[in-house]
Amino acid sequence: MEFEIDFRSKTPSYQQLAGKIRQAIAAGQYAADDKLPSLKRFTQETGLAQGTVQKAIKLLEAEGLIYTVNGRGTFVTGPPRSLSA
Amino acid sequence: MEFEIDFRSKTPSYQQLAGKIRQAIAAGQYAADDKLPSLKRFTQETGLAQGTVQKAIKLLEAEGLIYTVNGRGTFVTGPPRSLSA
DNA sequence: AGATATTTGTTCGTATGTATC
DNA sequence: GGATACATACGAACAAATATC
Repeated sequence: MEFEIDFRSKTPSYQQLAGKIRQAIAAGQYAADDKLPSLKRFTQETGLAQGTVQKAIKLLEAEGLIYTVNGRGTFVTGPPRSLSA
Repeated sequence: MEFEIDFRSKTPSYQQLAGKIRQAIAAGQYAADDKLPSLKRFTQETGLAQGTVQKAIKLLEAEGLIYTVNGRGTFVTGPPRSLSA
């Protein structure tokens, strides 16, 4: 029930999901460079369509919280590395 | 033919469209706070689905180049106002 | 090398909701 | 109320990149 969506809420599903993922990361459930569940697993656990899950992911990616790699998965952004040099 | 899409290109349609719009703005075809064509008009002129057009729009919005208002339309972002004070 | 599976990326068509005109 | 315009969401299909066998 980790990422459950309230379909009767007026808050859009993708925002709800983004919030839950944000919380999970903030709670230390996923560390830097840890892999998040796949889109498919999110669709299964939430009942949302892939496009909707992806929208949540892209939102967090825009925030710089996570990053995605085609063919590999979605990962938590690590703390800023010391700038080159 | 203003915003024509090359469907044989390897560049995704939404990126192509975003590029064309970016150019049109850079070319001074739309001034600050000018209204861009509606999603519907873009779908008609390009042959793309609404979701794809919207993806292009959201990309430019993320860049800060344009902004959208539900029920009104999409507009060109003006030059930065002097910071409050 | 090749086949297969997994995972994210792109795109369509459609429907409905919300806001504005 | 009606028309217009952007927002959310579904289901489906296929492409592209990666991983595994």
